[in-house]
Amino acid sequence: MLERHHLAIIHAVDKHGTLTEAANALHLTQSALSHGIKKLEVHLGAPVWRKDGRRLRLTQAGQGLLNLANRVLPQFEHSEQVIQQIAQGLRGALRIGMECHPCYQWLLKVVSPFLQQFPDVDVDVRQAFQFGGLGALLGYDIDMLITPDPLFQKGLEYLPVFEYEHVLVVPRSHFVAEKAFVQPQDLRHDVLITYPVESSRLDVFSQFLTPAGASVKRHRTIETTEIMLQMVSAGRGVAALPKWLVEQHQKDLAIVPVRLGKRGIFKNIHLGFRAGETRPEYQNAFIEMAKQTDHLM
Amino acid sequence: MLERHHLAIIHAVDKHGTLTEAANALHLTQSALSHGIKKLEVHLGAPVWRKDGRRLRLTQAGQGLLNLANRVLPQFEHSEQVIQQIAQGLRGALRIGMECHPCYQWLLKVVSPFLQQFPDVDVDVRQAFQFGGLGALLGYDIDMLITPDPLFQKGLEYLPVFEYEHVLVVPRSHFVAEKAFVQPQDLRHDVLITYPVESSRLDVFSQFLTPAGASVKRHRTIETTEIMLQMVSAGRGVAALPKWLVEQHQKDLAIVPVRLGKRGIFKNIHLGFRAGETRPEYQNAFIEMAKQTDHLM
DNA sequence: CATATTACATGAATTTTACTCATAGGTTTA
DNA sequence: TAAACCTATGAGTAAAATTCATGTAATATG
Repeated sequence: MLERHHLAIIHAVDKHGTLTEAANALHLTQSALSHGIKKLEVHLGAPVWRKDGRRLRLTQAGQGLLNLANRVLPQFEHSEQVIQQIAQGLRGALRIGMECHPCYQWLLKVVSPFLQQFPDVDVDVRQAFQFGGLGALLGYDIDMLITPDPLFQKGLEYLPVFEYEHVLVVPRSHFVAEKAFVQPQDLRHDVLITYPVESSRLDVFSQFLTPAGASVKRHRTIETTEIMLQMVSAGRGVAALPKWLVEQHQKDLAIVPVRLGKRGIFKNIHLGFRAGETRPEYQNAFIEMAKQTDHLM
Repeated sequence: MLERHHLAIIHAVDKHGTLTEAANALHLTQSALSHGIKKLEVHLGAPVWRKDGRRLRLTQAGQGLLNLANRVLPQFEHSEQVIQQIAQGLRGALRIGMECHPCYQWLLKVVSPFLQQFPDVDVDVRQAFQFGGLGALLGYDIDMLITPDPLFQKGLEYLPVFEYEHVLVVPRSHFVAEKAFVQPQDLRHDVLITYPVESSRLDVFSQFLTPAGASVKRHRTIETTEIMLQMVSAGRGVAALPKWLVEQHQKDLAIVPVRLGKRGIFKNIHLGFRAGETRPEYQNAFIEMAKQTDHLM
């Protein structure tokens, strides 16, 4: 079969003028190239060169092969380079799954320096999964899962990277704004605003209201963090969010963070991976950068 | 080195789904493909596939290779096909050199059916040569020389394909128009029109006037056959041309062909080639078609 | 739920191929 | 006319590709 190797020979002879020099360039003997092309000629049924004095001149068939070589060899080389980069972890795609809405704000702070350091790595963030975050991870739809609630399971491993307090956000005028912490019963006359996910996945319910048998006046959902805070600031309800997120908006909005219960609710953002896999270098770098975001918040 | 063969494997596995089926399609064993790709993976430093159940799924590197395969394999196949056609003489270029002006009219009659029969063969006609027609032939600038005066030489071979009489063309009013043949002295008061080449290459001089020590009133040159005949028709001179060419224009112009000398001058168009070369099929076909043009003239 | 089936991996043996060495036969240059 | 080059080629050898036999794991089957 006509191989890349044959094209490399034809290209080298065209470039260096003689078989002998081409052989040197390819770290082979003149004989090797001569035998190699002879075999190709038998296979093709057409000569590649004709002797002109002591040089070789391409025949029509040979010219065709040289054209092919010029088109195709650079593509081989480029692909090999790209794969080398993939192998070294300098290039690739980092597909990140998110299971926590407010984590998005945190993720942005990790991603932007990461993209600068690894210009050839694509970051792809996904939020909706057919079989849940774990399924996506195990099914190779994503390579990394960002979640505050690690669900330990065979084949997965987690790494905590960022600890924060989950607090209630209230308008500055709210009666709990001055208190050291809020109690479940305090919210009985409030509208609670959350992201649109099942209540079981919301810590305000699972760790605060439900255990105390308390409830709110009304529960409504909003997609985006910014609107949610605007609503709270306007006195239209209260919400539960990471403390650092609230603090970032306190100078612009009339909002106050209040501890949830006497002891507060503390969470940890975890990164989840498939266990026992050799991770590309850039993925390790991402993890390192993620660990260091504490200082930024 | 990453070879076409590797890409063929990756492509076949993508197409057939499993290594085993790909192996069948490639007429190899499953083991051969497995070993082959394993070696490639070591070379690249990156895995091509990852096992998912008992199937193989491409890694990022593998996906890159598949993309390369999809781009590059069709090019290999196309080039191999084209070269096969070149080998079979169905495709190529026929570079024809011309050493005789009126032959062009004859050549057109051969070329047009030839082009129909060999749509993938390019015909390239050249008329001016740095080192003469023979030099062009031996130097591979042309593959075939059309000449009425074969100059036999080592390394060349000729084939006569078309015989014709070289005649004098005179206006219908000329006094020799009625005669059976013209004699050298008859042209003493005439203007002789020829193509612009050395007189030694013109048969009217070398075979008619010069041997008899005769000459014409004036000698002028014209490039194209049609204008030459118009001039003769208008009584502005006489010319020497193939008889069949004159006959083709007799119904439109007031011209008459007259034999040159009692015995006439008979010529033969020859095709010249480099000797001892295996000629492509289409070139042999061209020769056959050239031989059959007698009947068309 | 055990069993048959299907699919890939792997080590060893073998066949095939690629490569080198030595040398011959041309061509060009001094 | 020799010296310097260049390619072609036959024979021997090193290397690679391929097969065979077998292992292991996942999936389908009855």
